[in-house]
Amino acid sequence: MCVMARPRKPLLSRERIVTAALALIDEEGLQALSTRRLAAELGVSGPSLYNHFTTKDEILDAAADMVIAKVDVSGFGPDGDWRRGLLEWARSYRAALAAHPNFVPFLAQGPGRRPAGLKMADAAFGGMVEAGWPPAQATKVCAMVRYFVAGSALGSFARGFVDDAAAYDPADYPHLGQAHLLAEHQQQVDEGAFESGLRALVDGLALQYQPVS
Amino acid sequence: MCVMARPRKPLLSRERIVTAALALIDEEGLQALSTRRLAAELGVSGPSLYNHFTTKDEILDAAADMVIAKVDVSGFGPDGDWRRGLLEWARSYRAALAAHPNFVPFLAQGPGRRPAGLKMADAAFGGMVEAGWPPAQATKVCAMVRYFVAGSALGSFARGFVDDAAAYDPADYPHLGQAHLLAEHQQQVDEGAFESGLRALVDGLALQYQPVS
DNA sequence: GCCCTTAATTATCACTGCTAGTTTTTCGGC
DNA sequence: GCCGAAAAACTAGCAGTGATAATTAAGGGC
Repeated sequence: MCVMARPRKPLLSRERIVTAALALIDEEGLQALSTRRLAAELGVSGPSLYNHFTTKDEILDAAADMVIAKVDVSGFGPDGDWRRGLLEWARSYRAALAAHPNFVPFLAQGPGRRPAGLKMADAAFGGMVEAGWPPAQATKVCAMVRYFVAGSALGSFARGFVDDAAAYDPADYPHLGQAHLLAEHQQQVDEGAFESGLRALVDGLALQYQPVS
Repeated sequence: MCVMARPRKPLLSRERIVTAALALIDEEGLQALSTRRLAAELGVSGPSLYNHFTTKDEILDAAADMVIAKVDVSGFGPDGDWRRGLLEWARSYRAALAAHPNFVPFLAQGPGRRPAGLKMADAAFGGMVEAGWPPAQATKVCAMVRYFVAGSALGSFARGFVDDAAAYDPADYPHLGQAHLLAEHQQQVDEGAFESGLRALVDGLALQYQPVS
């Protein structure tokens, strides 16, 4: 009878699946992304996804690569200005992750074999080496930028504190009297902390800079 | 018959549950922690846990508090040496998280209402304020330390790259020729990056320091 | 026209967090 | 000492999870 078999035009494509997955993660969180839920969002029944991806993780990997592909590494120009390269990379990197905060715990697990992640690492590491940083130091600098960016995007510092004055008994926490206000200024606090932390990091690195060539 | 009802001595306690949960997370990862699995590890059947905790998340919260309670904030002494306080806090904080890497994605989500987390925040923030940092700046400094520590503990930078030379085609990634060696030097790279990043951060912050009193 | 591949389906498996209801033991109040 | 309440274990079960198997129909290559 009218049993649904292969349709005239494919209902799904890798791209459609990945886009929908990212949207679902953004709107309802990582844990809301189940294969059935995602399939329903695409007007399709659960296991159909497995015709396009062999695993749910493969969908997440593809979505992660899409996010990382947006990071701009053009700041590492041929002029060898590593400070500018680092600053622009870090800001763009953070912006890309912060656009999908619910996805950061997954994104922060490293590039693995994802091409966009590797391309970004290649550009940043290469830019630092060409600016005169010894490779071992350049590796560490890339690592610390990732630490800082991932940490800042992973979870809002400000939203880590509950918005409830009663939670901060002055007898227990004498200095947290204003902590319940943090949530209101979440963006200011988090972006301000990132920006001045990044500047401090780069300023401090300048003191360690001993070019090799 | 011999149906198992309330035993002479309680088989479980909040502490036993939390300890076992943390051990299971350490050994097999966050996703291996299911209520049934944890219960089995404790020689008990699934729902028994709910006599001691109302939710799985509550177990995780308790485990998180246990981890954070180990962080040493005594570096913020009465002498007002904020650099020493910051350095010692950050190192101890990172050591506490890095001891349970599988648990970091959960730990990094902020203190919430967990007492140990709030106590740590209180000590660090209070220490900075008493050293002369304006409260708004002190907040941001605490935030950036958390970013850096959480990011560095969240996932090894070095292990983010697969240990397989074939994954790094020089045509695609001209500078990653040595990347497959990173995994071997994981600890060196990650700890070295943390330590020199922390020093850079503190050095850079010293340039921003404008005490109020 | 045949046939293999593709892309959808339904049914199902083992597992998840959690609730309900049952049973037995312990403990506090009189 | 007795009695009822609370505590702490159990089994059964629900809705939902990732994933597989088997089925079915459309499409493309020869």
